[in-house]
Amino acid sequence: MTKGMRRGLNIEFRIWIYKGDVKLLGKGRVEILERIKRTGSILSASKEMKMSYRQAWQMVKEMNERAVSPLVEKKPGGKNGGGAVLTEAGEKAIVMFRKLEKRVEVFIKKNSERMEL
Amino acid sequence: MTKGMRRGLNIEFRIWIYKGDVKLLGKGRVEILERIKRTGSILSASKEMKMSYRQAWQMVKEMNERAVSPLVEKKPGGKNGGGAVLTEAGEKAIVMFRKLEKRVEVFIKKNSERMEL
DNA sequence: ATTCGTTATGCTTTTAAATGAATAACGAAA
DNA sequence: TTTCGTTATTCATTTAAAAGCATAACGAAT
Repeated sequence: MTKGMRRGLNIEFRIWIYKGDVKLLGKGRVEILERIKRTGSILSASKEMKMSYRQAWQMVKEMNERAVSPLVEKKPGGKNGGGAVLTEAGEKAIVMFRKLEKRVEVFIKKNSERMEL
Repeated sequence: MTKGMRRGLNIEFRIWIYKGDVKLLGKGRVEILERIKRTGSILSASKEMKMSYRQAWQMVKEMNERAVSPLVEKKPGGKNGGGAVLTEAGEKAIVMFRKLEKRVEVFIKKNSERMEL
């Protein structure tokens, strides 16, 4: 929203990945995945995003339930309180989403130049 | 959400047209425009969409304020209670939005085949 | 066995958005 | 000048989502 803004119109967009008619992934959830990957815990991820742990945890739970195989491996207990790490499926999910998102961004940019209202 | 659904993943998306950092148009607002065009009034449009007249009216007001020139011409009073009609800018807005939306849809479809998780 | 930071979960509270209801203003047509 | 269905606007209510809070469960390391 702040970068590459010139006069005239600009397009924002969002994509969601569905499986049948249940939502698997969106921007917010992918961001959670990315932060879990980097920080090693749902709690840290949620704090970074200023999102309640409650919700982040719920989202992870949902993602895991809905995907064919879990995206996040959660570890309660343990030395420093366990934590959470991405599964291979989780890693793939991020890549897939970001790749498509980037492509769409470029496409839209290309197709919305010299638009005016 | 109900058409063309096969197994595997499918992508949903939404686009918004911004002018600087204020939102001008989204799917919902375009739909209002289309229904105003067809029915001739904000009230009818809102009823069709099961949306409160309050909100539909507010959205039209906002669109008109934010666009360079108004998208809807509103007519209080008059024989059968006036009504509302699209301006030329309003007509153009619909076309522009739907055209881009369609292109993006096709693009995404093409770029999300054989995606899996 | 104790510790410690995380996951896990229920319950209440806040917040934001949409709705609903009520009423005034409008103005062309009859 | 009366009528009628719309636009215009205020205010209270409902609703849904997110946040906040409190507490249990967990389990590797010490």
